[in-house]
Amino acid sequence: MSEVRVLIVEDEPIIAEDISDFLENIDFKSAGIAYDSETAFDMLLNRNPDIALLDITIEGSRNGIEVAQVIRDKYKIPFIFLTSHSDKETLDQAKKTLPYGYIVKPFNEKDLLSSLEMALFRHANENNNSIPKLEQINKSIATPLTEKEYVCLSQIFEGATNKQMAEKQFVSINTIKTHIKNLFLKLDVPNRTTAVQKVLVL
Amino acid sequence: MSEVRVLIVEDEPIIAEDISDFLENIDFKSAGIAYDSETAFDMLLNRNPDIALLDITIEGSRNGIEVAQVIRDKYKIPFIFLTSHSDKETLDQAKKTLPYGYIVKPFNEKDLLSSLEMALFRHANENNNSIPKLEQINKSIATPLTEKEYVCLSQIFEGATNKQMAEKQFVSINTIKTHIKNLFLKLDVPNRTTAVQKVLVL
DNA sequence: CGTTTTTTCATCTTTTAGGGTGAAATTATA
DNA sequence: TATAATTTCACCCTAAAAGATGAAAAAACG
Repeated sequence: MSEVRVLIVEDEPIIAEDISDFLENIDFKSAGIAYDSETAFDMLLNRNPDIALLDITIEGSRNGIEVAQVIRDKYKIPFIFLTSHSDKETLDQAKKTLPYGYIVKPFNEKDLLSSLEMALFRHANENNNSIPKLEQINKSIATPLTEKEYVCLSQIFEGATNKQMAEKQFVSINTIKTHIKNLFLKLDVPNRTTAVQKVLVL
Repeated sequence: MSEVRVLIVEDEPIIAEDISDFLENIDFKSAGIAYDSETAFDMLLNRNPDIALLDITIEGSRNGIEVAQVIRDKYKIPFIFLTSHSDKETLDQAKKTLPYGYIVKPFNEKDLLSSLEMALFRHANENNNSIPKLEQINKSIATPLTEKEYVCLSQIFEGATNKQMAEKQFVSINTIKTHIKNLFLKLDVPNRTTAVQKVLVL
């Protein structure tokens, strides 16, 4: 059974530990606790979390919001804000990051659980017909895909022909064919249909 | 075909036995009958059921709902409620556990079978990406697929070439091409890659 | 700055896919 | 038993995919 990896970004150790302990009891798994945004960025890069819990105000600044923006733009995982008594301006900025949920402190375990579930549900629904993330694919294969190979795979995913891919990427069809050839080698599949199948059941 | 293990949580022995007997006749397998929630938890832990049938009211209490919550949160297998004439409040609570289905007593074998199939199908779809049943596909398209067309689609799903399909089905490649041509028309797709994509996000 | 990886492209060949048309054999069913 | 639907097959053709080989730019990296 695949456990959900939760990244906790929270500068109050007591709260962070509490959450971490609770998560271990239900079948979530802590992907790490970050007490500042630098650590958060590092953990996002290296620990492959599935969802993040973000305190809006880390160490007095609004770093939680910065982390949220990076998550939304780059890591594309759902995130939930842990809010205490923030001012209106901070909350407005937080809203603009389109979070998957808010939990107001002090919160109970039931709130936390249902927020996590709802966020994961929403995220799963939004991404149900899309290709997994490059990092996710690369975790499952021997030789990692390059950026261009991943782009080709994504377009194969949408049923594009080599010609269409060449046009969209502004390169020759020969280039596309090379990428696809290497892609098939790395995925160890004979054709695009099985490539789609393989990546979908990753 | 791998047999599906069904856990029955039902405090009326007559009904429980009836269900158990019926399941043995179709290709399901009883993973045990629990007459109370304690036994249910024990069986969930030790008998690895694939799906559960839950009477909402076990021994006058609402233990069926508690069992459902644990299944959803911990065991993540699909479950179906067996309801009799429960009050609104109980039903509301049951709904909150997001069950995969309800069967209202008295129910016939056909209802039970179709509920089980539907629940297993939904769960399979949520967790991996195998090809849906023919009936499920036909509910979503204008002109229903024929048996042979569905067989071809299934093999396309596994990445087979027309040649391989012809060999497996002991027919000429021309026949396969005809089936696929009609398949594409009915699914309204231009090629096999998009066919896979379309059926997957049905 | 040199080395490695990635990205780019070409040319050639074989296989597979897909579209069009027609039609016979089989099966279901009214 | 007519009638309809399904399954079977044979041609035709063009487009697309895939495999093999080689190699030059471009970017990343130490």
